[in-house]
Amino acid sequence: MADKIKTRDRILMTSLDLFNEEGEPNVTTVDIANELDISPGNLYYHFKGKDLIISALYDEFDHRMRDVLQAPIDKPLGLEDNWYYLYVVFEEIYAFRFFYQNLTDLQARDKATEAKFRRILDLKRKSITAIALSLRDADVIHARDHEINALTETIVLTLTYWLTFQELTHGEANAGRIIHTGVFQIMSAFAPYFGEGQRDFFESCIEMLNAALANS
Amino acid sequence: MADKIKTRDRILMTSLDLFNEEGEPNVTTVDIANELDISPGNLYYHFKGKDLIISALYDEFDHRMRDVLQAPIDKPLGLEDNWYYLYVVFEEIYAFRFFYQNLTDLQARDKATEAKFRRILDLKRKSITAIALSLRDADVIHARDHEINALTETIVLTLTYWLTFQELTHGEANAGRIIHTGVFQIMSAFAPYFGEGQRDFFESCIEMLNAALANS
DNA sequence: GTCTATATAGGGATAGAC
DNA sequence: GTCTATCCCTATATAGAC
Repeated sequence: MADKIKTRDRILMTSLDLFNEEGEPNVTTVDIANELDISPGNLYYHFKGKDLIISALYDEFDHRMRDVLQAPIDKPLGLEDNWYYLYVVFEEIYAFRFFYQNLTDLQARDKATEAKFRRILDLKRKSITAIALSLRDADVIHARDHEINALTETIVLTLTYWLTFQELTHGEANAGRIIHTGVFQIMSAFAPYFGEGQRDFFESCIEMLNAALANS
Repeated sequence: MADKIKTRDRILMTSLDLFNEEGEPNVTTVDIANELDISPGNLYYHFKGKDLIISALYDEFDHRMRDVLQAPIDKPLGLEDNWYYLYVVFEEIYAFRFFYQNLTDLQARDKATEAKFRRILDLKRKSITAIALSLRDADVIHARDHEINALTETIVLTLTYWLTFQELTHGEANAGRIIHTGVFQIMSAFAPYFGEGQRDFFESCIEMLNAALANS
């Protein structure tokens, strides 16, 4: 009574997999139907078109991502938790990476999605700024406001394009490893703002992350 | 005797314009022919298909970009020239921005282009590293090797995605302004490594750039 | 080199039976 | 809800005359 997944949801799951693996432009509605062993007609019974599948998937992403991004805005995280938090963000992006690989094009096709994604980007900025400010409040980093603004922009750019950029540079690769290097890259952007007295904290964070990677 | 541009070149120029403005996936061979007031058959006489147009355009980009990126590797630039140099790189990217907006997809379609673009990315890394090292040699910045590596990666990411990211965030916008903020963003990544004694130099560079923008 | 006319294929989408 | 059959459109590509 629990293993009966509705066809509608199976379509969404399978589409997501195919989009992520083959790239959205290279996946047709017939491909999706074939992969599911259902007829194209059946697929169109559930979704009136491919773009409706895409926008349903985007809505799911949007909902989950908003939840994640809201967390450090509502309540500061523990100091070390900030780094783990970046993993969570990257993992959400990875789960819907097809979207990030065709951002410009997918947005041009759907104005509603475009507006929603801009809100996500704004939320990313607020979220990262909140983290930076909490690190400053805790005297972990020393940075003026305009430095925090520039840092935030760099980090949002990294969050948005790191995974795509790595696949571009190195081809298909281990997801855990790409995400790990992304977190490391973002930590490196913070690094020059760490006070001398905080170097130890920084080094211990690096060790912690490397240990976590070894267990993955 | 000088104003007779060959049809082949007119096709390339017009295709580039259309791709940049409408996005490559939204431009058909017929669109290109219409814009040129020639027949689709004529177009196919010069290029056996749309992907051959794309790859001819890519080759032109590749050639120009390699020239630009090679410069600071062969011979260090003057200190202030480093910032102007970033404008030049951004302007080359802007001229072929359609390519950067669909990187993942265009690469998946053409393995030859994929390999070439990876070489461009490598060259970008070498070029930026050379600049960072020359700034360090001149005692303008203080950074250890691993810091320079991370900084380089951030800057290459910024060079690659800044224009796309800005259009995503703000929609169509003044090219000069987007490029200017990109250069500024990259300078901000260098900023925390500037020694205290170099703050004045940094500030004067900012002023210089702002003055240059005002005249554009 | 350039045109007109046309062929082909593939993906998106619907009708109607079961 | 699901299937089969089919239609339609659009983009790519070619043939052959001029």
